[in-house]
Amino acid sequence: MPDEDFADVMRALGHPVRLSILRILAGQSDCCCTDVTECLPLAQSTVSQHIKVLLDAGLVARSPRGTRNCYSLNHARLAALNGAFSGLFAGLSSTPHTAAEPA
Amino acid sequence: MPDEDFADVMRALGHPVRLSILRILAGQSDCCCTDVTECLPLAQSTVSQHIKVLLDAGLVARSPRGTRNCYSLNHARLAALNGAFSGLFAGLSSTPHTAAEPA
DNA sequence: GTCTTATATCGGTAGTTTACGATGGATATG
DNA sequence: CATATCCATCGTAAACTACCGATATAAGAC
Repeated sequence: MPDEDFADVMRALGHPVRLSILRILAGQSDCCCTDVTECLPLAQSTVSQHIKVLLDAGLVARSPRGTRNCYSLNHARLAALNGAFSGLFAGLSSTPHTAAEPA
Repeated sequence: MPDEDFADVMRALGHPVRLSILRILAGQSDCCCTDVTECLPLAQSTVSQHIKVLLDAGLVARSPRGTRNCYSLNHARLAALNGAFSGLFAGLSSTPHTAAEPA
């Protein structure tokens, strides 16, 4: 994953409300925007915008169902992100070309 | 780690330049602000501000050495973050719809 | 004491984010 | 058709972010 994309996803995760939304979506299966809004002290338009950020980052998926839109976690994307995250840390931890810190 | 703190760290990671700075610090041992600036197409003041963001997030540490400040990765913090990250995904994955909630 | 180097911080500008209420376009239901 | 629900989007204001040049401070060097 390119740094730009990775940074975009990090920024999408960089707001407590969006973390809450992810947990709400993980806990309920057929979850629409109104359902999420009822769990949060925010206006519907604000929640809709937060969901859009998560959509743009690819972290959640939308499936229109009748008059409402159901949202769900994109588990494949989450797994890929977890891998990219581990990869970043691996890159930061190795790179022993400086031969570690000798006292 | 509280959501607020976690979100702060995510936001600190949410800029390509700061990812670059982390990699630069991983690759050089006694690395001061000027060293980092020479690796990037940015003004010294800008780099200093990015480093401050990483400092505030606890991702890097500062050690004054003579007339310069040497920066290094905070590996303990990175490990803790990696744990928090895995924990988040565990929480998101392990609640498909197991109905652990009382109605 | 003076000069140099290193760097944090100030001041400013431009762009982005967050939040809200209001609106309009869907999709049912009566 | 009329009505209600759902929800993305618009318009807006406040707050934040990114970047720069300029500056002030602090530590060494001379």
